[in-house]
This record gives sequence, C-alpha cells and structure tokens, in this order.
Amino acid sequence: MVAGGRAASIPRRDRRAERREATRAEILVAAWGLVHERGLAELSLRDLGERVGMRAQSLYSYFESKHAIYDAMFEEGNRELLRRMEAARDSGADAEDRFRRAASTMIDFALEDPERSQLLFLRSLPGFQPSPAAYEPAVQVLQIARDGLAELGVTRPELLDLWTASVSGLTQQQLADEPGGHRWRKLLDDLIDMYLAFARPPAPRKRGTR
Amino acid sequence: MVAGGRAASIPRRDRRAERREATRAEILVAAWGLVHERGLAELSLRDLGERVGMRAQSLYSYFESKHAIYDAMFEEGNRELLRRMEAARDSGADAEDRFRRAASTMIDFALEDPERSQLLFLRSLPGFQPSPAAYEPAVQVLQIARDGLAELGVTRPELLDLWTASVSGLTQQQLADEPGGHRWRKLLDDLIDMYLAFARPPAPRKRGTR
DNA sequence: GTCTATATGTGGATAGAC
DNA sequence: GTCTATCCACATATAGAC
Repeated sequence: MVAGGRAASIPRRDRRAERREATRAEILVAAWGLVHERGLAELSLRDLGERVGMRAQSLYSYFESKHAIYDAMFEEGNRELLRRMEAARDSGADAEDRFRRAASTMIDFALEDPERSQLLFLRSLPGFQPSPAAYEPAVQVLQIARDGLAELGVTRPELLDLWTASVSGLTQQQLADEPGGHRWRKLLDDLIDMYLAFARPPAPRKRGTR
Repeated sequence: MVAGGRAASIPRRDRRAERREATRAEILVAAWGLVHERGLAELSLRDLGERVGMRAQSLYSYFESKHAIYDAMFEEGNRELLRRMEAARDSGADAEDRFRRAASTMIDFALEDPERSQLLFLRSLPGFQPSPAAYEPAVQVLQIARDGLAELGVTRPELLDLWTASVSGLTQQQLADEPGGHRWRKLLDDLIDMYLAFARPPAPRKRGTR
C-alpha cells in the first residue's frame, strides 16, 4: 500500500511532511510578528506572504483560510498557557501557595502579550470562532483552576465563576487602560486576600487552639 | 455679515442646520440598528447608506469618516450611561443602598446591549480611539463611582480600581460566555458583599455598644 | 509546491459634475 | 447635498505553467 512497497509498520521519516510542518511553523512565527507590530485584526495575507517569502496565494497551500491561521495561533497560545499552569500547579508549598502562584502565572501570561490575550480571551475578531481542538487546552486550564480551589475547600461553582470573573477583570483593565504598566497587576494580592476571606470556609474551631 | 442683513445677535432658527442635525441623528439610529443586527465591526457604509436612503459616499457630508460615526455612537452611549448613573446616585435610602443601586444600574446597562458595551468598554475596533469629547461623560461616570465609595469611607484609589475591575470582570464574563443569561449577573450581590467586607473600614468600636 | 494571471466581492475614501 | 465615477486595499478563489 505504501509507495515503494514498504510495510506501513516500519516508521520512516517523511521529509516532505517534515518540511511542510516546518513551513507552517515559520508562517505562524511570522504571523505573531506582524500581529505584534500592527495589531491582531490588521494581519493581512499579503503582508504575511511577503514576510515568509512567498505570494499570498501560496499560503493557501499551508492553511485553508485566514481563520485557520488564527485558529492555529489560538491553539498555540492556549497550549503555552496550559503548560505554564501545569507547572504552577506542580509547585508551591501548600494549597494556598499554589493558588497564588497559579493566579500570578495566569495574569502574567495575559499581560506579557496583549495581542495574544486579545485573541485568546476576547472575542474581538469578526467571524472568528476557535475550533474545538484549539479550544481544548483552555478547558484543561479551567479544570486546573477548579481543582486548585477545591484544594482550598472552595467547591461551589458560583465561587469559581466569581474568581475567574475577578481575575479576568483585573487583567483586562490592565491591558485596556495601561498596557505594560502595573497599576492593576499590583492589586492581585489584594484580590486574592479579598476573595479567600469571602470564599474559603472558616477553619473549624478546635478546642485548645489559641 | 449675516446673509439678509440680519444682526448676528438676533437668534433665528437655522432650518438648514436643523435638517442636517436631524439627518445625522437618523444615520445614527440606522447605524445602531445595523450594529445590533450584524455586529459592531460589521458596520459598512454601503449598508448604512442604503438603510437611510442615500449612497455610501453621501454619508461623508454628515460624518467625515466611519470612525466619526463610531465616535458619535460612543458619545451617545456614554451620555445615556451617565444619565442613568446620575439617577441612581440621586436615589436610595443610604450610602450602601445607593452603592448597590449604582452597581446594578451599571451592569444592567452593559448587559442590555452587548454591541454598545463592546464599543464603550472594549477596545476592539481596529484603529478606533474615541475623541476626548466623546469620552468625557465616562470620566464623570467614574467620578460618581469615586464619590459613592467615598460616602462609604472607601477612599484609597487602589480600592476604586479593585472595584471597577471586579464589576467589569463580572460584566464581561456574562457578555462573552452567555449573553442574555444571568449566570454571572446573579453574582453581583456576592461581589458587593465580598468587596465591602474587604474595603470598608471597620466600624469604630464604641464602649457600651453590644 | 509555487508561481503568474485573473476574477469576484467587499470595503473606505476622494474628485468633480449637477 | 447628492450623485457618478474612480481608486486603492483586501480576502478569497481558480486555472494553468514550471
């Protein structure tokens, strides 16, 4: 069945497929560059083609549409976020420490790249909807947040919603009003204190304590 | 100086200017309609011209660019918000009641019109920056929030930032994940409780109280 | 796989006639 | 003020040469 009569079970490098993947990756790097220079919505296939040394039409050999490029960028960004959130989850002295590290990781990820955050966290591209495959890492990120809160005894779904809304509010204010600054970023510890005081169940009072 | 020899000091209806203003208003009504039907970024001058019965190019007699139309819509939306926030400020039994009413007014204003909120509260239109004149009512809205918090004894600027970030986070989550629903909207009371418990200075302990 | 060439449709914007 | 005509930029797509 395989060209050349090779059995399909023998693994073999497919140089053609490798080259193709490398070019796809190269296109994505160039796309991130353009997006950072000119803005998320200002990405044009003509500019992108020029950046990687081909005509705009030739990009269709690698991505079936402009949205497919955004989709690949969306997935790439979400995978990077998941990687960092997993690392934050697997570090830290205790549950509260892990929770605080996770929150810092999340907000720093968002603030370090405004255009990426616009793609991942706002729905601002006309007509763009991420594919389920591209969205899947985001589901895992949310699960990590849920698990982290459960470790602290916070299990009501409403309290998870309150948490994600508060953190994303802080993040979006920082990005919208003062990208690159820290006016809102430095309120994260206050937010965590405020939230935990409200959401965490009171420690059971033991006789003899205090 | 004035055509017809009239002294400039005698006020006179300028029918031409009135007609022009009426047409401008008509264009804005049509623009809001299109924006609600197809999305904020999908507004096109061709469609807009057709809606008001003229060619797209003729719109340039009333607005100098597409951005100028967005700018007028931005100002209109902000004026309406200011009007409602002033009404909320001038009602209510006590300071906390006014604060809670103001918060409800704000979030309901945002949720009732997602496209308007996208224009006013997100920076999602490529290249669009509101003019200072259009932005001015928003400054007054913020001042109302500042005054309301001061009435409650909350004066640190950081605590105002924490408040605006939290409310806008709740709002944006509702709009992004479930427009028309109330999953996040119904958390507003919790948010207010959480915030006031954290931000409001403790009541001074008086001897003989309790 | 990439190119040239070509086409359609959409969009913002300007010039000049009336 | 409104029109026609025109321009430019862009996304999208196809055909065929190399």
